[in-house]
Amino acid sequence: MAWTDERIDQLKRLWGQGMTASQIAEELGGVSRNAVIGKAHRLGLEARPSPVKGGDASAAAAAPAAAAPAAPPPEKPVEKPAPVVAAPKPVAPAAPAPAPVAATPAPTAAPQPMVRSIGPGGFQRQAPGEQSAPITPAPPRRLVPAKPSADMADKTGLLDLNDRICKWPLGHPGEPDFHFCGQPINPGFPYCLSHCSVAYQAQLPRRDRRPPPPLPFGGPRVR
DNA sequence: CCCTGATTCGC
DNA sequence: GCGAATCAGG
Repeated sequence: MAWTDERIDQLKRLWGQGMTASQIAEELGGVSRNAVIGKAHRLGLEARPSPVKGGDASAAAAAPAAAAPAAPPPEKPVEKPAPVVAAPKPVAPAAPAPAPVAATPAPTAAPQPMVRSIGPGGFQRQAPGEQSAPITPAPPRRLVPAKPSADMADKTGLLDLNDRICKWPLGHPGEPDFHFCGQPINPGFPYCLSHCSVAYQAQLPRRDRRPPPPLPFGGPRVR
């Protein structure tokens, strides 16, 4: 396999994104991990957190000693700043927003799942209409009785749920005032009309959707 | 063992 | 210039 301009460009981009040499080699195909590393060095793409890079002299001592024994190099000029920036490996977000509790299974008309696409490297592209900030999970809280006080008497608790009232949770489980919406449901859905509008978002016409942002790796490859 | 990147050196 | 072999750390 030859290093065409395209492949070199791809190597540069993937290397810059923090892909490991093995991953890049697999993406490119036809080359080994060593080939990728060798090429990256020849291109001057170095400066990646290396396990061996640690100031241990043994690694650097063995080879150079045999390679240039009679030529003690004078003091090197100032080394380059040596950016120790550890390129974060792309990782999929781990905490999906907690779905509202449905104590009774939704009767019919299950909402269609949001369609996502996965880019190379495991990036999970955000779908339109999914742009809201992630909900931070509530910290562990002390458990309290369902209706300990009078001001909870008129709230819809877990035991009050049935298949005719809205099961949209308000607050966080375990909190003293945690309860459910309790409004009459939008027929066919587990939530009332207003909470249905929050839970289910209509697909926008294709022409109205915001195009996905340009991807740093140049987009999906066709293979 | 697996993985990683760095380096060397014959081609 | 290329990359397999090798080294060394996690």
